[in-house]
Order: sequence, then structure tokens, then C-alpha cells
Amino acid sequence: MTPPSSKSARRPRRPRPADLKPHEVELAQFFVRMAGILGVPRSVAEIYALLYGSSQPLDFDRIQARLGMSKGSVSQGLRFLRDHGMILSVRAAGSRRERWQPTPSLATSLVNLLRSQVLPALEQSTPALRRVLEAATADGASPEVLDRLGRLNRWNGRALELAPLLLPPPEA
Amino acid sequence: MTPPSSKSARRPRRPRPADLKPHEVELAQFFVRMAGILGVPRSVAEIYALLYGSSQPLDFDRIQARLGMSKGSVSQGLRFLRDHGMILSVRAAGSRRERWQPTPSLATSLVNLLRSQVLPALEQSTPALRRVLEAATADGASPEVLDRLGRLNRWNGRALELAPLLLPPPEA
DNA sequence: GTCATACTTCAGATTTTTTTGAACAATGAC
DNA sequence: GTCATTGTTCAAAAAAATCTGAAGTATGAC
Repeated sequence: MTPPSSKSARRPRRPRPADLKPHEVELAQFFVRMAGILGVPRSVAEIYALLYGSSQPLDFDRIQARLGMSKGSVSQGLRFLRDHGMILSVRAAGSRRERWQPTPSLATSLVNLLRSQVLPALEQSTPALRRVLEAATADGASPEVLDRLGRLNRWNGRALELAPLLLPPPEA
Repeated sequence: MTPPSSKSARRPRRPRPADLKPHEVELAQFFVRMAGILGVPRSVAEIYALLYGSSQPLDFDRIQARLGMSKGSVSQGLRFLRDHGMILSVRAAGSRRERWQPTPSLATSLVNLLRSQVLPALEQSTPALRRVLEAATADGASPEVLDRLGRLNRWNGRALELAPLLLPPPEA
């Protein structure tokens, strides 16, 4: 039965030795499921979920302790979330320690995430798709195939034009 | 440097012993990249790309031969594409052999794919998210957290309402 | 300037996904 | 009805993604 793919049909997972309340676990499961669709790893989703459900900003050590996760994973997870504009840090005076919280708009965070995944793929594709169309033309491909490939090229171009409008680029 | 995630930073791949023209390879790479974003396996994307660039419908054996892929992968890949309404088969009279071609609308195919991934996740989440909000309320979470969780619940509900409108369900 | 703190790095271990192929099942041409 | 053809299944192998933790680096409190 198991289809060859799609994150849908996943095996049960080894539970992490986390120290979470039941509703924190459910929130984490929600974010893990959604993150899976975009190929974001479990550990990253768990960190985000923990921060999302927390009334206070949390520091590195507390995140590690509550999720029962290695330092490496916490470090990389926080970096990913930070780089995608999904979390912010605050620092208490007289301490080097950073404390993290989710950025106010989850919607913006999601769009950032999508952009960062889709845009590079589209950019890489532009010249390749043009070459494919040219080669197929030279090859005497059927009108139907040429039509398909033409549409693909136009889609790619339009998607690239639209992308910057969807939301202001990384800065700004 | 390698981020903890995102399909972006992938290692080089073992080339498949395929027998494709250069432009067919580039088309396959495009579909593989895009499929990767949605977690669709390489083999499935390669099959789709081959059909997409082909002037004639192709049969099982020809797909296997051109892509240098196992029977199992071809079978599972075709099943996935068929189940998601992305390919159609035609049969020549007097032969059991099916020959495959992409469905006319790639856009529709993509929406089908997205639906099949996102909808089940949303449905599973509805009761869980409600429980999370209730538990947090009982727990005396901060107004800010309650606000976040409330928004999450509303998003989920709206997404579920919208989904059926996006495109007619599997049948119809 | 010193150095303990706070994180980062990355090679290897682990987990999960994907692919393979040999055994098996279904079907329609005859 | 028979059986070669066509495709499926699934356990095991291979590949890929993710996680770990010990060693290393950077920084700001003092």
C-alpha cells in the first residue's frame, strides 16, 4: 500500500526524550507535520513549536533540555529559523545569553520559507528550460511537446516576476 | 555551511544509467528539483519528465529502459502519478500493454499533488489544535500565546473551508 | 587582557527514505 | 480455458537526510 513517496505515509518515529506537557507535544506534532510538507526537519519544527507555545523567550540551554536534543541540532535549528526570519532574539543586560521567540507574523515566516526554497530552483531553471525548448525544436519534436515546453518556460518566467512582489525580499 | 535542512543543499547523486538526450536530462533535472520541494522522489519526477518531453505515449518497458530504472520503481512511480491524476494511459487494440502520457494540465496536476499532501495534515490537525488551545487556556498561558494559538486554529479552519473550492475533489 | 561562557562545527553514527529485483498475481489474446 | 505477457509486491540493500557530541572558536563580563 505504501506509496513510493510523499511525506504522507511515514513510519512511526522514535520518540525523543523530551520533557514536554501533552499539549506542547501536540503543538509540536502539528508543526512537524506541516514542516514535513516543505522538507523542513523534525528538529527545526520542534524548536519552533516550543517557542511558539512559550509565554517567555527561551534560551539555548532550556531549549536543549526541554526537547532532549543535542547541542548541534539546537544550534543548527536556531540558525535555520533565524536565517529564515522566523525567530528573533532578545538579550538581558549583563549576559551574553540570547533568548529566542517567534517573529510576530507566522504568515510572513512561511512566505520567507517558501521563497527560499522555490526561488533558487526557479532561477536555476530559467536557462535550462530555454535550452530544453531549443533542443526539442531542433530535434523536430511534435507540436504538442513544443507547446508543453513553451508553457513551462512561460510559467517559469512569470513565477520569477511575481516572486519579488509576493513579499519584500530578505531585507527591507 | 550546509544548513540543517531544506532540500536546497543536496549532495551529488549517483547518476542513473539512463539513456537520455542532453535536453531530456535537463528537463528531468528541472522536474526533480521542483518535485524535491514537495518531497516527491527522484524516480517519480524522472518518469514524469520523460513522459512530459515525449511526443508519443510510452509503455512500461520503454520507460524502464530509457531511465535505467528497476521494474519496482517504474511500477510504483506510475502508480503514484496515476493516483495523483498526473498521467493517463491509452491502449492499442490487441495489446494489454498500456502507454502513458502526461495529463493535459500540469497546473491541475500540481494542485492535486498539493491537496493530497496538505489536506490530510490539516484534517488531522483540527482537533489537536483545539485541544492545544484549551490546554493552554487552562494552564494560564500568557495572552500573547493564547492569541497565537487562536490564530492557528482560525487559519486551520479557513484553510479547510477553502480547500474544496480550490479545485474539485479527486472525482468529478 | 583574561578566561569562562555561549555557542558553532563537522565527521561519523543513526534514522528514514528510496530503490532494487526476484517471486508472485492478474488478465486478456488466442 | 490456457498461458505468455504485463505488471505488482515487498523484504532487503542502497542512498540520503538528519542528528549527535567532542573538539574548537568567538565574545563580552570582569
